[in-house]
Amino acid sequence: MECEYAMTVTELPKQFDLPSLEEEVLLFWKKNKVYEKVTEQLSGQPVFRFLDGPPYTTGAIHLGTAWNKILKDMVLRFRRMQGFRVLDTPGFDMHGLPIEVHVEKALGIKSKLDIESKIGVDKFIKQCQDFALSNLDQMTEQFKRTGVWMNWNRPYRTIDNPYIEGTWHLMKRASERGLLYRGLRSIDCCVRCETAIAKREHEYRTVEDYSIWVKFPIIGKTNEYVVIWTTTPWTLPANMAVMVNPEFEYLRVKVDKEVWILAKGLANIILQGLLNKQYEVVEEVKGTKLLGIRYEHPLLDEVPRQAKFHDASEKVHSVVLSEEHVTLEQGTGLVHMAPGHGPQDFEVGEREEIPIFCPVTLSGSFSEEGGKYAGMKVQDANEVILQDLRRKKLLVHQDTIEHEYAHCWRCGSPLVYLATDQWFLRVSEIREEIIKKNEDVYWVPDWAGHTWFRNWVQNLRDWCISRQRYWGAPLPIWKCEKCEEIEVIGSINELKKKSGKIPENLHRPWIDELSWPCSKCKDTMKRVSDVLDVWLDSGVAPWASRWATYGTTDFDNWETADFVMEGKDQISSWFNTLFNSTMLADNREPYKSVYMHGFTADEQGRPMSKSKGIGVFPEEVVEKFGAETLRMYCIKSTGPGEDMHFLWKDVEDTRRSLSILWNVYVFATTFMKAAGYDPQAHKLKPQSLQNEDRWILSQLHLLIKQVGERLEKYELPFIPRLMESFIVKDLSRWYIKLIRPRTWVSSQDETKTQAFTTLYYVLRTLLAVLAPVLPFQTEKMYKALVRSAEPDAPLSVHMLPWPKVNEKLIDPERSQEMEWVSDIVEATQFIRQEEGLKLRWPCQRLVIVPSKKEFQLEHFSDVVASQTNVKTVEIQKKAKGDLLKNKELPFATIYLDISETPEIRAERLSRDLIRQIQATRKKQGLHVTQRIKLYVAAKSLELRKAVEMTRDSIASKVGAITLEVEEKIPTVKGLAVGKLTFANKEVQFGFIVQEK
RNA sequence: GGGCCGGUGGCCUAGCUUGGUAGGGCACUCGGCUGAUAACCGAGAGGUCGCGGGUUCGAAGCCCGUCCGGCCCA
Repeated sequence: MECEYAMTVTELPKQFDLPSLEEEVLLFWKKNKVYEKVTEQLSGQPVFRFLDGPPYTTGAIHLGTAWNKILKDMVLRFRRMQGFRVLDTPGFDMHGLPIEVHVEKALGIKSKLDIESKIGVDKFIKQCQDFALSNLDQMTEQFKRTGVWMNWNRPYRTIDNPYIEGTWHLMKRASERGLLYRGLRSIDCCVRCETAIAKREHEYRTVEDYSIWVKFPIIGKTNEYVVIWTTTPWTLPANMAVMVNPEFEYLRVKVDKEVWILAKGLANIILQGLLNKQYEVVEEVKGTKLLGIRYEHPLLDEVPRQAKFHDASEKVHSVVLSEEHVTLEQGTGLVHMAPGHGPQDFEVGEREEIPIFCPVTLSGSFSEEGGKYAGMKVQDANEVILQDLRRKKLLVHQDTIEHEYAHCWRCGSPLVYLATDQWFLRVSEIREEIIKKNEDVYWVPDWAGHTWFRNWVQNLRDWCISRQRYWGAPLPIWKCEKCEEIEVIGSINELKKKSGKIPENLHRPWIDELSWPCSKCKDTMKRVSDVLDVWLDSGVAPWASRWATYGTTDFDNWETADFVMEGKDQISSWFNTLFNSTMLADNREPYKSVYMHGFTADEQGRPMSKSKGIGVFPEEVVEKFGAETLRMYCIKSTGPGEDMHFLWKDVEDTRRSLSILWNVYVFATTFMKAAGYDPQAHKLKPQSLQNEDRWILSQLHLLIKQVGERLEKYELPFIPRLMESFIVKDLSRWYIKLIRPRTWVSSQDETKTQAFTTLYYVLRTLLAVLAPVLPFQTEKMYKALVRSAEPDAPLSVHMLPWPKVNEKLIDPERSQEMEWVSDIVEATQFIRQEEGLKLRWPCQRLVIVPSKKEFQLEHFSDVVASQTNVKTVEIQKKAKGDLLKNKELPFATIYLDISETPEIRAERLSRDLIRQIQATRKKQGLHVTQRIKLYVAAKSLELRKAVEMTRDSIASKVGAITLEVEEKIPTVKGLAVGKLTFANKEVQFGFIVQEK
């Protein structure tokens, strides 16, 4: 049956259970396709280009990931409300070693050899893909649960063919511009994973290692040696020189029958402390004097290749100078240098034109060039080498040392440094251009971009983009097996033209099968078997993601992102690889605005770490406090660029303030419904409203204004702080307190409807303001408050436009006056407390003596009266009268008249009595609308008289239809009784419910 | 070794750009309120603004140095 009554609001339930409320709202969104409708509503609108930094699909999301997406979601929701068609394609980073390692573990295999021979690359890739995809699903569900609205149906995935094509696009562009090259580089390698490991993937562990001192015989001298120290015996076969610091003093010392050369600052420690040997200083020389001394390689017989090097260059097996890499912290002051096995050695080697010799393969075994050690794993060779040195009497001393050493972050194997063939992007060439373009990028916080990122770019080196693995975008480079001719492929079409066919899946091993005749020598072009660095995957997102967003692989037409947001680790990663990629490809910057947030730290302030098991799971917070609390907490708790210090206590506090918000809406819906208030029947006319109503409107529009300003500047954490202050301070603590008497069911106040109309307007508008931060609660409240009363209102709160600021309603003078009022009320309460006068007890008058010219009380003197509970408020130049207690304020001094007349005394009693009766009513479970028959009794005649004086007021306030005042409470069946003490005398009361 | 950030009462933090009585929240003590109510409000106490210099009439803020913590790089 159609309801013909006026429309009104629906009462919200009193209990505040966020998790179940959220489930309900999620269901509502799903059933009604709300996200889809909102998106549809915005088609044809101006675009807001957001680019999502893809999280890695290695498992469940952690708190930092949730924080990141929540912040993003808030911005996107704002932009949608502002009328932008938001590009909200989420991304997932799905290639890379961590997934390979996981699959290897699952398959119970340990090396690349196992992948190729036992499992088969095709099966291995399939497993990687399945694993990544199932993680993607899980993460998507988690993001959805936190209320993040993105286009989850069409995320960009780095493993899709068109996306891989996007990486090729960059390679082609870079190669065309001469920014791609092949080079020999000393790379940190995991010999277990058989691949280069980036610096950021290093995990330092304290390990026990060799600590050996070795002497190299100096050529042309008898029994004279340079003494070096190392922790890696296996690098000695590749020794090419010895470094000394030109600034240090060195000693030639006589030990036994030999002469040793070592640093002055370390000689005694080594000779006496370590070896317990007598020695005699023969000569003291500066480091520079040692330059050019040639020595015989200690393993010359074992590694024949070294003889050729020795003969080829004077520099080989000689002392060279290095200020930066030789210290006196440990060792001998003479540093063993193997350019094939160390980045610093490599650097000096290149500078000194010493050949880079690396007799070790990626699998960690010595190659044929390793001579005697060929075929041995480096770890196994250590002992053999030590034995050889001992036999040749070149080992001075052997010990062990505990030190930090880099390990593979996933499998934990110690890393080795090897000079290997790799592919590079010549980023160093575009460095200055990046710095220049970055100046126009808007960063929050500013220092993230214009100090930190700038400094980072300043030191940019060429980007090594090749990896000797399987699960990655294949390097689109084909090489002639014979003449080494190179071809870089930039698209699937190009590849098709060359090879005549395209595999269904562009990954290895299928892509490896494509070949064609070399254009130069007609031999076979085969793909370089490497895959690309995963950071290149995400770096090409500006265009590669277009396939997910627009279904196009037109990679030339990408647009600069309006906004990106990631954590501070991305300064050296995504923020950087994006910039590198777009500059390499098109010489353009990738983004206009960036927001950078920090890391998450636990209760103790330790950085959360999955591998160390330190951390809080977002789902745990969601279960206990709701996603809404998590959102609010995440956004407001931490300033831009700073680390979040997660504290459960603070999460709890956040929930508390959300429950205040909830209570406001419960209050409003309860009383509007009770009054049958129909918002559609009452238009808001600000001019005719009460002063307090106009004040809250002013505060509301100030809020809208400030939130809008903060948003435009991406000063995100300040936004919920503004909201909270409005909700708790202005709305709940003040405005609702003020209007409460006007809204009572029994209130006949003619301004009651005005109060509701104002409140309704404020709450309705506030819902839109809060929606981006609190999408769940606001949806539920919108349904109860707005949708029930306005059937034509949009289906969802998220379909509302962002509220327009009405500057006319913002009234700074009124705001200022209200602040004075609130100070006066506080000060009065202070006096009352001092004098033992409950606020419930009325006082005769309050005198305000202004001390500041600007002070005025034009609008709110009745507010002062009601909130201080005084009969009159007077503003005077000087306070006159007895029994005045004062307190000084910065703008005025206030005086409270604390005298007690019989009338006031009677009122005070009545107030106490009413309060007790109400409490008893409540305890009895009476509803507001139930009426009672009331009996009040006191032995004191004076008190009975006092009750009589205020009987009407008492009766109406407690809903009594009869009130009898006696000496004793009569005996009545079912009487609920209570009592109180007033002025040391007892007053009793009792009541029974009046049945209808 | 270099770069960046942070260091404010017992705890979490605002303020720092553009110097002038250090603000809020939690906890604590006392009090109040009670038709939003297993909620709420007020008052009180509590601060060498990491430390040391400098600039200034005046420094949490600006400059220099230093210590501690975090991150990144080498």
